[in-house]
Amino acid sequence: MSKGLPDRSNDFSAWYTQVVNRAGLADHGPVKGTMVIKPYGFQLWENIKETFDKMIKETGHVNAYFPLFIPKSFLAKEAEHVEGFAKECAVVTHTRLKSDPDKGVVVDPESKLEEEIIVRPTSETVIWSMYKKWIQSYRDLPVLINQWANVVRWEMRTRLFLRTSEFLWQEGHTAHSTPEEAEKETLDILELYRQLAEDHLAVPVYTGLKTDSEKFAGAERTYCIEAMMGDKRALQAGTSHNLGQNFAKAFGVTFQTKDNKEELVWATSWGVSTRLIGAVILTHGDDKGLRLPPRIAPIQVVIIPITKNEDQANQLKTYLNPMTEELRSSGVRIFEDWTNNSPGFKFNEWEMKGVPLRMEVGPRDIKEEKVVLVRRDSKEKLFISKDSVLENIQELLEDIQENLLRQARDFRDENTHAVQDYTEFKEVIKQGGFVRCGWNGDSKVEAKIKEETKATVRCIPFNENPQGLTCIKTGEEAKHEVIFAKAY
RNA sequence: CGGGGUAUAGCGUAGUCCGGUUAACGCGCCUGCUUUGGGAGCAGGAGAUCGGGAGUUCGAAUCUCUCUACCCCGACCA
Repeated sequence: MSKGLPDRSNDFSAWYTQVVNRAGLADHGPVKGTMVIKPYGFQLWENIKETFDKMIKETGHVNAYFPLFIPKSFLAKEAEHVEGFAKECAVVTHTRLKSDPDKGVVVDPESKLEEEIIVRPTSETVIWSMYKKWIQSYRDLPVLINQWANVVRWEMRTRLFLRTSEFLWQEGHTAHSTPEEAEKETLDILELYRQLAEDHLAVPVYTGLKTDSEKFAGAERTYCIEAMMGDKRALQAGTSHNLGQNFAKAFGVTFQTKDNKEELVWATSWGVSTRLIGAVILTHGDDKGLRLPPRIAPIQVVIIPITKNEDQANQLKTYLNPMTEELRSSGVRIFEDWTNNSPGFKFNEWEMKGVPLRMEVGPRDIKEEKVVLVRRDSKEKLFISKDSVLENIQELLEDIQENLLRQARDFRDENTHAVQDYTEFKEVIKQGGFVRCGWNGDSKVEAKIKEETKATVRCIPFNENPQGLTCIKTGEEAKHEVIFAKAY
């Protein structure tokens, strides 16, 4: 194994793969496209999960759990939905194996199921089949349910965290009595996603509406958060869908209004997945590996003791103890690395793992009653008096969190361009980056641009201003100002 | 599904063309001693039926057939 990482600017993809591997985040599972999330990666997911779980509970949502298996017939009930997911479903056809003298085990043909079972690619259908039973009156609304679950989408080409055949996510499924309330819910959730991305993952996002060709299969409108990765490509980091009455219609979910009329229920669904971890890696990583935002980092401060012998080690422990006690009780996530590796090895190792702050303590520091703090984001080295360690660490963690967001935002803004014509458009897309420009609203034009440049409309941003803009491709008056980019 | 490729120790590879002792090397791993402020050193050690099956041969990692798995490129995608 070579010591350095592949050059980020040269081979971003190889760099990503190695960071995931060497930071100990995840590994490939035995079945193609599956992912084993290793403890360090899973702690990252748990921190993201806890953060968002708290946010949705504070806004009145509750968690529940629906089954992994869905009757095949359910998927056919919503025409667009089946169209969107049919090509990537894992299907259960049998329920038994039997031993075979030649092949070890074979599927027992006698156990063939009457109706095949689908492994959920998303849970709208099961959930709405249940909502039909649960919703009768306007008094039963709204239903604000979320679930943390795994889903399976049989993708052709996979990459750890960004696209795996099974992934973890949360999916919210809400039911409302009015279209206005459903729309508000869709947008409120999108705002929570923005906060999660920007305030916790330090990943700046554009918020906006998806075009028809990019929206969720079965939705009326899909809103999204879109981020720029370190190679200037776009990553869809979360989506929130206004499903209108489509699923209520498909599953016959109606309710009685106050004035005794029967109406179809209005629905939303929304999700973010383990892909967010991919977003963090691709946004903040550098040539030394991962850089984790302190708020979600499994370890916020790693302590590297430097000792020559056992006596010194004991002395060091005594010196460190009051500090680590104080840090722990203040909720700072610390880890002391007492392994026998050399300091240099440890520095590199923990930089790879993206720990925001490193604290070095050795004989020199004991003498001077100090510790050495080194920032992962800027490599800056600080000599801190032992009495003000907690205070300094808390401030530094805050500062690192902000700095990562600022750096990512600057990078995104520098690489978001306005262009004069289609030639320039193609040039920017080729170089990498976002293009903010006019579009006539025609999905055929969008498809043509995709064919010619591989760029797609990432979103119609909320703050669009199409006044005076012309369509980048046709020169007609622009219907929308949109963001184009090549996406993951 | 189309087109190309790979399979040798935990990982990365050499050896395969042109068959010939005990299958080699680096990293990692284990034991011991010495080390420790930017990827430590020395000594000893464990670990491989060369992807599976069949064939050719006195002899196969190496040649032939076959099966399987994985990787890369395209169409699909949170």
